[in-house]
Amino acid sequence: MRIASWNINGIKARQAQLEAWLKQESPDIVCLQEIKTVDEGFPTAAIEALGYNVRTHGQKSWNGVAILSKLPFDEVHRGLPGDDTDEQSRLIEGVFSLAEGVVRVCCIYLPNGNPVDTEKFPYKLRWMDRLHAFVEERVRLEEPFVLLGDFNMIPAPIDARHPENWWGDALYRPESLQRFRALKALGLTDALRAVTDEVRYTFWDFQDGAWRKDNGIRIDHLLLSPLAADRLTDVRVHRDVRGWDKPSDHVPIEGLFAL
DNA sequence: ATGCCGGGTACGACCCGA
Repeated sequence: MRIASWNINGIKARQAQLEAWLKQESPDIVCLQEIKTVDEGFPTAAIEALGYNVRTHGQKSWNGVAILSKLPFDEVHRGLPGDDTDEQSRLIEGVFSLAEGVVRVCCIYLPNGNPVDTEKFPYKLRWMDRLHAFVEERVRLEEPFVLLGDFNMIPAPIDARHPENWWGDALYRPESLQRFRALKALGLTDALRAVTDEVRYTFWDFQDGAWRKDNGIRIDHLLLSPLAADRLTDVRVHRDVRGWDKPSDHVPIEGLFAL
């Protein structure tokens, strides 16, 4: 089973690239972030024609997440619990039946948090606190659970070409990193780091020739519960997609599982 | 070092992302 994540930075601008990538790779489940449209604006019929079931949690202009799956959805959950006033669409979860049980897949677009001297940073921290409580419940279920998406989080110096330039940024500063470590300490494994110690970036800025200079960061992640980590066989970062025509600034990352 | 790029909204220019 192949489970992927991709921040596509606008489905309207990226539909052709998404369809090309689905045809090329044919992953079983694909989590999308930043669809930047309401549910009605998502090209559901076109994606269904490629053999996927589609569930969206959209929003006008910004944010928005979706899950595409070759397997039927047993359950779908939209939104992160813990704040009824939060109107940003940043989490969607699906549950799927397998021959030997279930797999629970939770797609997130964690707030960026910059600039840190605005309300955006405390929103990021509160969102991470709510995510912690949510994941605590999920871990207690003792299922194969995959939490994946755009975490807007640089876990360690190796995960940035120029870490010194990022220190203090909302993606790489103590308050954010402490919460990311606490999340993993609930028993989740960073899938990429379970298979390699090498540099793997998932994002290159559009500006200043970041892709040409390989000035990247690793901020898209798969975190695995013990039963999911036990079945992990490989992680692939689809770096070449950043070189396509009209690319997103993020590339797809996928976990391969013996499930 | 921040908005140089790129998308969304809407059609001029601003908001947003990382």
